Amino acid sequence: MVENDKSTEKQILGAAKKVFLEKGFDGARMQEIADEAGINKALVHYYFRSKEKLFDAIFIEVFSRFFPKVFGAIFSDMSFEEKIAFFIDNYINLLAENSFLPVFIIHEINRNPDKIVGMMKNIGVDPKNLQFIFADIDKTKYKIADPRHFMVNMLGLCIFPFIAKPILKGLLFNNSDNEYKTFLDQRKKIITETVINSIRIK
Amino acid sequence: MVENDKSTEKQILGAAKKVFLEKGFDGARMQEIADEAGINKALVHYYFRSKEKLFDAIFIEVFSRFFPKVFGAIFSDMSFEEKIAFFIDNYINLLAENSFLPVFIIHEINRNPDKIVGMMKNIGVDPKNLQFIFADIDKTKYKIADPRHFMVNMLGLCIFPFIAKPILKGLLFNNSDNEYKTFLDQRKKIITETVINSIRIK
DNA sequence: GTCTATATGGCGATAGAC
DNA sequence: GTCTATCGCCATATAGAC
Repeated sequence: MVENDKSTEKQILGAAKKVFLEKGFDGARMQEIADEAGINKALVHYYFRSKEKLFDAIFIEVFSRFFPKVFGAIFSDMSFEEKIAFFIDNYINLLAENSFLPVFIIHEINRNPDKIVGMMKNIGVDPKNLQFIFADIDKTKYKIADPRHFMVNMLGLCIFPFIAKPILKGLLFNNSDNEYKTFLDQRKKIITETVINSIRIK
Repeated sequence: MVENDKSTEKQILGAAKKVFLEKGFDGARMQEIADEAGINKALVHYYFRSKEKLFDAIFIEVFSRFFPKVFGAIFSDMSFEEKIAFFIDNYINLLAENSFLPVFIIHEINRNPDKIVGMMKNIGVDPKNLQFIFADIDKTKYKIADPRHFMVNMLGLCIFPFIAKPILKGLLFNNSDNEYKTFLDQRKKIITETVINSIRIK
């Protein structure tokens, strides 16, 4: 059954993604992936030969999703302020729906730093594209001394509340998911204002 | 030899800290810890019974170091602006000297969220103390709508460049440690300005 | 392609000599 | 307290029947 082949392979990929995201490479078990996919452990090896190869197969996909897809917005006809607000809003939504994403990526890129550079270039990430974000900026209102700091600021402000989630929830919100969610929503506006403010000419 | 007892235990703790910080709990090996300590694997179990117990022994110490020690500065006679600048400067220095700290903490608190809350309270972390940072603030110049966002902003801006280090180095700095170091130094001023700016009344 | 059974190796932990 | 030797388990990976 050829259709079943594809279906099985995709089911393994889906299961592997879930388990790897939650447990990381070291914590993940091939048995758990097989169970999650509803098949036998040997079949996972039949399709992907090794844990490492299975991991690589999903890492690229997951990584490219984590690495901000601003580039769609960059070439749109939005104003600079709109682009920033659009990115922050969408990115926080994406992370909220994939809450394991940030911790997973951070742990794995630090566990195996060598893998990344080539992977990033394959995906088409190029810091030169940063310039386009600021192409149509109003230079009488804003001055960007260093676009790299601007980007790191924006990403840090977006991502940090997700990687510190257990601390924030336990310390500030009495483990309430609702309060945490509200906090994230508030941040969209706060981050936008903060980064825009940081480059505004006084 | 009683003195040798202490020395051995401390050597194990030092080795365990190094290995756990680099590899995380799942990635760490008791054999590697023993090698690093220059002793036998059985001796590690003799002192700490299990990997889990050894991990717990160092986690508290490492965690309490990661969680910002603002509290010394809070009750000093510095001005609000000086307190913020002081904290950011010292915290970035601390992280620069312990580069594995952020990724390790983030991974472990997400791997085992239940452990944290009690641990934080034991250390004496209390969000109510946040108020003291802003106690002597000049209310004609600044308005802090929500101290929690202020703190998350400041911590996120400080910590993010460390957890994203491999990406930043590979993507922006051609893997140059010097350029990365310079970037971190620049950030001290930038972060201070950004967070102060974000609460300034226009 | 999918399964059961098993090989192979590594790891945490313990026993026991010194 | 410190070591060598080993147990017992679990995880990755493969062999081989269907």
